[in-house]
Amino acid sequence: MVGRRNTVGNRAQFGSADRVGAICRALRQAIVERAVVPGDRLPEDALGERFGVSRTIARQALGQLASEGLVELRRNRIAVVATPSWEEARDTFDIRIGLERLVVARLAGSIDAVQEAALQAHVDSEEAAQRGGEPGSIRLATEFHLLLAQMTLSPVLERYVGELAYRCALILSLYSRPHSAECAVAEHRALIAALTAGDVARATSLMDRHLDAVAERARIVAAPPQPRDLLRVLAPYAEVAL
Amino acid sequence: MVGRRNTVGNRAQFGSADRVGAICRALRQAIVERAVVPGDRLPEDALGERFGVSRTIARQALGQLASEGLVELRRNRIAVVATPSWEEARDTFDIRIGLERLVVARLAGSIDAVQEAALQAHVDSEEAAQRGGEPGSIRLATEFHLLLAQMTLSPVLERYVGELAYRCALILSLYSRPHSAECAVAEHRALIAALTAGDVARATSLMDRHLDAVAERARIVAAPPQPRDLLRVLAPYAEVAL
DNA sequence: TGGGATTTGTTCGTATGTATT
DNA sequence: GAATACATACGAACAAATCCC
Repeated sequence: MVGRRNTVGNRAQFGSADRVGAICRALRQAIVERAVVPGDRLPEDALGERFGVSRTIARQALGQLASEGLVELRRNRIAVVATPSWEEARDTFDIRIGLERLVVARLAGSIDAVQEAALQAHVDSEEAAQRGGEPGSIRLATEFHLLLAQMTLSPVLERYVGELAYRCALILSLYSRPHSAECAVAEHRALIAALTAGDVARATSLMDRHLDAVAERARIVAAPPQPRDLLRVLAPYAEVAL
Repeated sequence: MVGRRNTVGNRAQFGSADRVGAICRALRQAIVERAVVPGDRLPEDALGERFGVSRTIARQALGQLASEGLVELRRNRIAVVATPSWEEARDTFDIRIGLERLVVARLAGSIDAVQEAALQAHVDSEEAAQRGGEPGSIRLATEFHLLLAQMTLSPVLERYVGELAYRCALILSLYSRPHSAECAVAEHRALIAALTAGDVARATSLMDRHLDAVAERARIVAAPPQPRDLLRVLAPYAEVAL
């Protein structure tokens, strides 16, 4: 899925054939399917062994994922799946909405029959996955947005929307309850309809509401979900302790 | 300038204290000031020697810059300063305009006195630099947009606008003539005025026109400036040769 | 065309810093 | 609180690819 090509953002990056890219894709998928969750440790050794590569390669993959905001790399410490703060989460969603508006603006009215078929087929598989299980369901819902971004033929937009979409999936796995598994199917279909009809205003509004709904799931379920920052938690007691 | 903090996009990345980041900043500046131009070679050894670091560190810096689209990394080949194609150049400018609209939308009407002073001071130094020389002038013009992005307090927006702004500077050094040195001062001042007045529509329109003007310099001066792709150039003769 | 010099790709050992008993 | 186990940071060295004469 999401076939690659080599433009600005793909990051064939270092050399390493494509082992680095393969590991990145695998980890992205593991994150979006919640096989690993924020805070999980990703030691270079373990990764290397699991994927049959040396630490060097694993390290490069971690570096790349860190640059995408999916992994946190603290000096001399084991890498962990990122745990975005509440503010970062909101920021990510906000900017994502802004960028997806650009996608919609570019796509409305310029979707041909073949593209529409591809989109419908993708939503079909979302629907199937939603019946079946859940892990794949979230991934497919995310990739629907990637598919739209690819159709803009703007490598820059594709890269940024991709980064943000994955990061949003990560955020949902942090701030929303088990299965908010994207009842997005209907919303995706409506969006496709508006896009093929060339109704920019309607498509934009649908996309806005769709993403707001997704964000809302996180926002409502878990308010500021326990940052557990002792310094902050204990601040009110500081005066008393004096 | 452009003081750092550690949020999603900064890429403290691997460990390496901040030597990697320092090299990246230096190279970005060299690129924006046209000390190095598209196509220039950046061998790992030479970089390492120049900055007093080992190849490992230089390599990480190159990887990071590649991810920002400023450097091209081809397998087993010396890294070079990126040479974006004409299509990539247009794409970069287009998306940049979209993102800077988001910046303007967030900033209009929420600029306080201190921020306005900072912006004016920055344009002052642009003005001074424009009189003096040119290299610094382009850098300052670019950093004006970074300053605006920072004021949105959106790390994501700051990162993406930064990437695109530097990439646009690179593009101008590729596709425009020697000194298009941004007569941007007046336009920047007008933008500040509209922002502090809280006139979103006017600020947006000014930003659009400003960036269009910048892009136009490249577009007019050098049409498709000789990609010199032999395969393509010779295509019409293929039939004849049979 | 060939071969030597250059440059990258990768591994691995050592040093240093972090977690844990 | 110290010592041990463990993980990362960095660089030296080797192999393979590329460049250039």
